Amino acid sequence: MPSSTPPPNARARQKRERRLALIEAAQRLVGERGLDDVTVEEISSAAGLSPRTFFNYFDSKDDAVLGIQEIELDAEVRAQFVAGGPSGRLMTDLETLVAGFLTNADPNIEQGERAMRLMVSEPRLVQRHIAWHQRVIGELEELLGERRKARPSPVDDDTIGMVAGLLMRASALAWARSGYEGDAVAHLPEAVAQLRLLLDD
Amino acid sequence: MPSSTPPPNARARQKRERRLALIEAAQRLVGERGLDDVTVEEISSAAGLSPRTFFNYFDSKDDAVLGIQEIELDAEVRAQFVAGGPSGRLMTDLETLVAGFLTNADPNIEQGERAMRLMVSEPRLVQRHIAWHQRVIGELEELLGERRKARPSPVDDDTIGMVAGLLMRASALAWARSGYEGDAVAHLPEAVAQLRLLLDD
DNA sequence: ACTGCAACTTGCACTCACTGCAAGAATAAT
DNA sequence: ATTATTCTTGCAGTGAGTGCAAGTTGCAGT
Repeated sequence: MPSSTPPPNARARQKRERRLALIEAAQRLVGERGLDDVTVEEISSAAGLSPRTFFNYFDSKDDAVLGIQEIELDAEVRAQFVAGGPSGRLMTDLETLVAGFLTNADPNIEQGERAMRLMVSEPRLVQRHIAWHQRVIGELEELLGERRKARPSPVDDDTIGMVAGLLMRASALAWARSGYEGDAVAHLPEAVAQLRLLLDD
Repeated sequence: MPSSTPPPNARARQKRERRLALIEAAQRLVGERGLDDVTVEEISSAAGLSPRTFFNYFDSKDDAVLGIQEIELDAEVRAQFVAGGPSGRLMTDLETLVAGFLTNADPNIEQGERAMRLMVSEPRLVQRHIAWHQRVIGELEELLGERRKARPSPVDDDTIGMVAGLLMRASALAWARSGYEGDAVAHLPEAVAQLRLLLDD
């Protein structure tokens, strides 16, 4: 996995280290004192950086606590989905795609777990987490437009996007309920099963 | 309907008028200039109020643009759901409950429509809108706990809550796609149908 | 090693959202 | 009429987030 391989480039390595240091400091301080009683100044100085630099790494304080970053979908998974695959059944392929997003989502599983825990005590973080899903769904909806050419569907993009977002969050919650066994993607099938169960009540 | 009945109380009437004036001003200015180029000071002075008073009415600028308010569920609908009804099938009853929320959601349909339109140009508002759904879902999850006693379900509260949120948003989007015919609740069955269609692909 | 280049950090000054508080005005209750 | 309540507002403050320009540091080509 690419996350355990430190980049040979000195610049990139430092960037990565500083990023992790900021997340670590943010999570620790917020865990101790609460989201509103920790300033960006404190977080950045705990990480040995200036407040101004903090905002070169994250758009907001909340983003740092969650360790939010841009995630890029695996090119192969992407191409396959656009072509109408891999199975040809939309719901199944959507599951594959969501799995693709989830695996690339979090390079550091410990920080991901701490982020999930902090969401329990700080509801604002949940909202930010969901908002971040929105960005992913934005990319997904582009793919849907392309896939439509290969394999049209009577379901509109909005619904598909919302279901994808629901599955991401449901997987994360199932992961938390399990006591953080394995990673979030391992609980995706469970999330799908729950959804089907409800719909077929 | 209670929304068209102005309260006899002078205080309450003024409160209502000022609230609507703030939403109206916020929506107009943001529509003209964009969310980040309008200040709270401008909105409140356009409504003839002080900036400080603005924050007595709304928690944030975004909330004013969306016209967000507390919504209370009809007591009868609530009691029926908790008792395990009205149909006894969870998904069906959930639909009834969501309909109950949607009908009480927006006292002013024109402002609701303008809010939906502004969400297209201002993605941040979408996030806030979804965040507001979260609060409703919070109340819903309390009801689920009680309903469980009368009628247990193998589906966990989180999934049910997320589906309820999805249905609210999907209804709103279907309403928008229809060119704002009727109200949002009229498009709830369509939203459910789309969801089922996807799951049964 | 020298040099020019690009990326990164930082300080500075600034805007503005949002809050607590306390005083004053308007309204309701008695 | 007077007392109590509720609402508005000004004031002073905190802190998030941004643009800019100057400095610093690693990188590439020669």
